[in-house]
Amino acid sequence: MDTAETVLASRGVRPTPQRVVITEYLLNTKSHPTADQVLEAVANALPVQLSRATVYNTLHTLVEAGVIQEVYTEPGGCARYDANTERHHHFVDTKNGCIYDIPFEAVPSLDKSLDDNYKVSNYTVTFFGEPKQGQPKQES
Amino acid sequence: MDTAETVLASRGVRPTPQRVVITEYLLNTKSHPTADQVLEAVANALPVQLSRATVYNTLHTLVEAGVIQEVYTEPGGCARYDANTERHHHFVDTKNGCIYDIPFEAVPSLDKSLDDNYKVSNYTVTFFGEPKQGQPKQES
DNA sequence: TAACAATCTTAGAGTTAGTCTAAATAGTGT
DNA sequence: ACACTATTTAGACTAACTCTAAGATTGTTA
Repeated sequence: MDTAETVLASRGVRPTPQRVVITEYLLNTKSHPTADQVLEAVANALPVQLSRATVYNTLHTLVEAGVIQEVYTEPGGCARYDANTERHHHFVDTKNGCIYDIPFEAVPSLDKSLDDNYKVSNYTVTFFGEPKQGQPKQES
Repeated sequence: MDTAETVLASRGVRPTPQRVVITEYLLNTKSHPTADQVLEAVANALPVQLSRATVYNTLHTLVEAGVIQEVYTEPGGCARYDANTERHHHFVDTKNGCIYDIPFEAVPSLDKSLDDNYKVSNYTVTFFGEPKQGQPKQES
């Protein structure tokens, strides 16, 4: 079991107290928190004030180091952060706006479909519609 | 050839001068302008001041009436508006942010790929990468 | 281990892309 | 013409960041 310190050190990120608590929080939640949610959740785990700027700095550092992923679910919405760094697509429930993660493998590969004219390095698919019965409830 | 007035009238949207010039601009560009670009492009085609609020009101009205589409290309980026309301996908040039329309048929159908768990009514694919040689230059 | 440079954090100001509000104006039906 | 609704406007407001300048902390070198 990797501690936040270990993870940070192994990626060459100096494990300051602020970075450690933020990383710990992200490694231990399955939700996709916003920057503000991270700030709120983590603020009183530190003996000092935690600044908004530090939260953003740290999140960007962690993204660059590959520890977390920045995810946009709602179009036009704010960034969410996810310690699960696997590629995935999204399904938007048009009735209520809920968003479900779709595993990357659930969708046939489109890597080659524009080969004639474009060099594709990445792509994302957003589906719209309604879940059928029995979909697992998932935090957005 | 449909004029902006005709299009608006046929969708039950009262063709005010502000709406007409905005619609004209969008029907005649292949670019995917932001709200601010619409404002800048259209402002001096009117004898009166054009307010930012009116631009947003009009864009929302046009989206609801099905005259244009709201498109989000860059994750976390701002809304862009597209008078091409045919189903299509987008390719984002990661070097310069230019956006190209990808015909719907250029991508294999994904309508059935989530059939087990979801009723999919629509989907869009956004590709990221670089165009190969000889792509037609297109405004972003 | 003292000096100093580099890195990190902070509060708060600034920016962007909108949304909201209240008042003025324009258009519609009778 | 009169009441009523729809539309537009300027500008205040908001959310989600981003930037800045100063101070704190840490690491490095002598």
